[in-house]
Amino acid sequence: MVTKSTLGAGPNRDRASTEKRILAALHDLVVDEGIQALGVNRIARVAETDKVLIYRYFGDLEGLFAAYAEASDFWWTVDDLVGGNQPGPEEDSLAGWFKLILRRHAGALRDRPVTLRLLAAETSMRNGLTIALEEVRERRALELMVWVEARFGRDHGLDLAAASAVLGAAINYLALRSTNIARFNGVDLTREEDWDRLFATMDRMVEGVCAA
Amino acid sequence: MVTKSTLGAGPNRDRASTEKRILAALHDLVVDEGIQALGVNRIARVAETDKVLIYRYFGDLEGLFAAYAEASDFWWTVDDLVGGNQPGPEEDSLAGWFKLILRRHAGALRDRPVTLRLLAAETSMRNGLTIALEEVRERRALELMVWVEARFGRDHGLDLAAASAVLGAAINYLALRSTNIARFNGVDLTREEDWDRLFATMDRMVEGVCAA
DNA sequence: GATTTTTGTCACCAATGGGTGACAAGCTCA
DNA sequence: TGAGCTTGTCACCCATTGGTGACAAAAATC
Repeated sequence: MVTKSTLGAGPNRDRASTEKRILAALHDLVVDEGIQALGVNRIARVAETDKVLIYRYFGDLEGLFAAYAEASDFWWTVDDLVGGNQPGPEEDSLAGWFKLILRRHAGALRDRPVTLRLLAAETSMRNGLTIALEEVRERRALELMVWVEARFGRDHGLDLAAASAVLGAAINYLALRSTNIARFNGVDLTREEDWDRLFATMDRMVEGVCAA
Repeated sequence: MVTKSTLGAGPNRDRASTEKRILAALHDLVVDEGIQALGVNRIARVAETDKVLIYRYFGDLEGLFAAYAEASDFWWTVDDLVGGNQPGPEEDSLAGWFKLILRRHAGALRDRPVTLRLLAAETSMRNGLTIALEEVRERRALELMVWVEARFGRDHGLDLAAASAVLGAAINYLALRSTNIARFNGVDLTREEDWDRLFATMDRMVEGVCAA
């Protein structure tokens, strides 16, 4: 007796694979058209299934968002930022690490188109998805500060939270805008050389705040 | 013969006042509910008129947006930033002006709830409204740079465009997030004292980039 | 073999979206 | 008084939204 292939189209009577298809459809929609396009009907159509299964398996749209947020890695971990290659010995200072972390933060962001989409959506709407992501991010940011202070102490004479808020915010905004517009303040956000200018400038800013 | 009051409800057969009501309704909707809620039906309902008049007078929704963008001042002018009180004599330097301009930029932004709403919308969508605003902003930013270079020359040894892009982006993002969330990276964006910390940190960053 | 549970299909609901055609009320000008 | 234009009203159109109830087919359980 030949069991029906679970790869072909049509009903495969397999809840797990249907759920996977639904989550994948949600993902594709976010990547291709952003958060605006998200709706039960569209998701079901892309997943080639029936929307009633979304309600059956995830409760409602918010439930689906929550499941999606849970199952993905939209943000860096502390280890992503401080693991691997480290600054050279002459740069093994708070400032040196700060600069490296900024570059890695920007790299992680610009490598994740979905994250950029969600970050953009967060600025103008709040739902289960954006709230879950905000929580993760705030937690990770605080973990990172703990790591830095464990390594360089707490009396470095600078407002670490404020400094990383400012430069983190700058990177978030620039990465975000680079998906929509090319030029910001005369800087071309699509050219790698222009990002190098931005990093060079941020390096001097880091030195400015680290010089106690 | 008594002419009908144009102030009361009901038809007043006055195109100019109807257009005004429609634009005002659009404005109110943006302020109260953000850009998501914008639609011909809702706008017409709030304006207490018929949506067909929107099509008649503005073409379509995009046309209405364009008219709205044209008629309002969503952004500062160069004079808003560099006019009025100036830095004291000991601070009449590039760095001194830079710091002042950053504060005024942030103030102008945080004083304009509609602008914040539109700025937020720009990160995740593009339509006639957002494109018109982007143009204005980019133009003003360049005018500002021209003003600064006219006053302090071009060989100040710093990447002015990059520096103002970074700090401008930071302020935009922080002001934006303050409308949705309280804490960012451990900083409370609703408290004036925390904004003072941010400004103090940015001051040191400005000194960092200006020290040639 | 019979029953129950799970998976999937389909038809439907009320509300909303952007957009259009028809038409009456009022104004202007001849 | 009559013709023509403008302003406003209303009834539609079709596509889409989030959400539900009914039901057939397949699987698992007894």
